[in-house]
Amino acid sequence: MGYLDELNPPQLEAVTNTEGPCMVIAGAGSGKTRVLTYRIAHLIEKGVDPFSILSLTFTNKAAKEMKERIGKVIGGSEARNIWMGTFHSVFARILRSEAHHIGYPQNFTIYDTQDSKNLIKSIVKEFGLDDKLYKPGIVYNRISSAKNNLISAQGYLENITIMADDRSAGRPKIGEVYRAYQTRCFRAGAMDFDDLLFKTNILFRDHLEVLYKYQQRFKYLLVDEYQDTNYSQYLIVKKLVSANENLVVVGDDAQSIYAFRGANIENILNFKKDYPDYKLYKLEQNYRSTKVIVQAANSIIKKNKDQIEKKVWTDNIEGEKLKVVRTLSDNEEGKAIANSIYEIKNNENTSFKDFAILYRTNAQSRSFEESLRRLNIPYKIYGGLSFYQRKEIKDLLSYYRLIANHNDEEAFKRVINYPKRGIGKTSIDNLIIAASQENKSLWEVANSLSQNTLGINKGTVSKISDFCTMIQSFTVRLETENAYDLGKEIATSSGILRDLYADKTPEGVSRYDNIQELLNGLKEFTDQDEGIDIQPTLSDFLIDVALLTNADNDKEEDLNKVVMMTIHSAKGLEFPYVYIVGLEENLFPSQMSLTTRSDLEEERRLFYVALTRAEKQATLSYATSRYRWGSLINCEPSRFIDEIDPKFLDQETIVSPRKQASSSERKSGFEMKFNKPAATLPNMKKVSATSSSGGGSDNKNMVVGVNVRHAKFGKGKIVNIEGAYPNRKATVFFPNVGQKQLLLKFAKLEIID
DNA sequence: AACAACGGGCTTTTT
DNA sequence: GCCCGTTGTT
Repeated sequence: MGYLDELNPPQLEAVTNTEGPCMVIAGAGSGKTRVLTYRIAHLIEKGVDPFSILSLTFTNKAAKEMKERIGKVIGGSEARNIWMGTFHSVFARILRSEAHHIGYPQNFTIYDTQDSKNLIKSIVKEFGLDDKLYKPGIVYNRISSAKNNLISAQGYLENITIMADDRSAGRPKIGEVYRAYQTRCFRAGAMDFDDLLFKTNILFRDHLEVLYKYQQRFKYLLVDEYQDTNYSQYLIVKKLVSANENLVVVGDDAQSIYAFRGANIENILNFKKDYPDYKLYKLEQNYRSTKVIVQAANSIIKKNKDQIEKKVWTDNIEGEKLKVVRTLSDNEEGKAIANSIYEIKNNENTSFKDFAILYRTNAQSRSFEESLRRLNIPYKIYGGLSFYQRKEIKDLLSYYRLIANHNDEEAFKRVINYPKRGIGKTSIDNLIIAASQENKSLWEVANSLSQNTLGINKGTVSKISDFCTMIQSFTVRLETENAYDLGKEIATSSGILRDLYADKTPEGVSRYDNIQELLNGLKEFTDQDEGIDIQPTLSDFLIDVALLTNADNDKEEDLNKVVMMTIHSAKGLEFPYVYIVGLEENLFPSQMSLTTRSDLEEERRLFYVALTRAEKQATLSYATSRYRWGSLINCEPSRFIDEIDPKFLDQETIVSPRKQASSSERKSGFEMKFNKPAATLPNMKKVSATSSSGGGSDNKNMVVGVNVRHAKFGKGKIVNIEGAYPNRKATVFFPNVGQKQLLLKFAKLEIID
């Protein structure tokens, strides 16, 4: 067991104490994955059957990588049999084989967020509710957080607090929409993401024999990223381990960044209540980053009140200080970062994959894309619209879904007239009305049209009937035929391939290619388990695909590129050079988070996660103006820059050229470097006391005509004041930079006589 | 029933 | 600035 020599004392403890409940609090970069993989390897070395180990991870990618690493320690064939995956994918599989217990078809559909929102939208319409008020996204979030707390539609309607909240928000009918939504999902044989966990809970609650079966099977349970689990997940875990309590949870409260989708930090804090004789291990030595990065990150996170005490430290070298880059616009920010990457790449022995640009929102990628392309730097954007959410892909998958599950309403609506087969909106509307009157699925209505044509004209009736016949003919072959062969034939017979092939615009060609790529993926999926007697079917593929994210399929040509992604998707990754960009108030921290302390603390943890991705060097950047919703707005540097202990910040700041150069700057994209005088450093504490208190420079003396000084813009004169406290806004003319609009509560203006 | 033109809303973050 | 959905036109 030579692998045990590679562990430090607390890691070793966490790996070898395999029996009973245990919690590992693992600081950023402290070898958490190593502990998990070695613990599993150790279990198997000790003779535990891989079949009885269940390991729950946060992403499919993490599961895949961990499996590979375990394979390297103990040999691949044993590692294959471990159940490892996300909560969603593991319990989707279990639900598939147990679906009959809770009245669902085995081939139930998994609705993605888009499907769910579409369904909510039609229900809101049918109820005659105001769709400005009942926006699908808002309703979806309400339903989602109810489900994550195991509140059913009935429970929702009976919950006084929730109903009062909805009423005061002017949306008293959400509970009714929730109930209709559940009914419709059930009728369609569909579960949304949250249902996969919710229904698992129902299954385990109402069918103890099923619960016992899985308790027997999974003798050892491991949960990664425990800080990001919600109540629903917590309860599944608790039920599963109650027989033998061989549970290890690994997490870091400082990296909890998913409270917005129901993650419950209490799960970590309450662990000792559920398992009083648990063992606790703290991994505090960071192996990833320089001292500067570790200590700078510590200096930020200590501003949070809610946290478990720990002391992350490192033996690594001191390292370079954090660079701060200020630019005049989002485009300049793109150029500055691209130039910096270009320079480092030329001067140091690095490759493109050593650089990551991390941002708060996906929409920020554009300016970096343009600048990197101009310098011929290869890059890859993660996130945004996932491959599986593209229109053409969803269209083809909808055929697969409908073939596997005729009642899938969203899939039906999507493909009944795609490609165009002359079934128009009025006919479809008639089907929908009939379905809701007779409490049937769209398929059931469409498939029995010959008896009652609902006023649809004869030609259209026969077209609908042809469509049903085609779907039916594929269904028959679903369980017997090779998934790839069948899938390819569907793409052809449905007319999708022909339709896309006919489109010779660049977008059309790319859509055609995407379909081919999906088919390649299907081929790979079909061949993966060759030699094993169970042949994967198209419905198996659907489950996989529904829960796959774009981060899960890296292609070889993407391996050496600069990486761009949101901080959320960067969790668990590491890069030698990290650029955290768009560090501006209202962007990062997001303006949605500014109302409550706990939301702001989550943003701060997000910043902590971002910074701790860096191994060698971290660069922070912000722009003083950027385009948002199509118009130019002024931005203030993020409070998070101020919060870093200034001794970790580089005095040198890169600034883009001033506005006057705008005609020539487009071509050259040059940057100037200079040493900023200390008095105007963004991290100066002297004038920044306002950032958290909110009182700030918003005082009565700020009136038109007063001369002021701004930390970045220098001297200026107030030319206008508008708005009411606390959102009073000043228009200030700065001789050096021109006219600026500033919110007084953020601007830190200083009056000069 | 199919297509082109216009307008509104949007930005958190993801399984 | 962009994407989506709705409206109006043939």
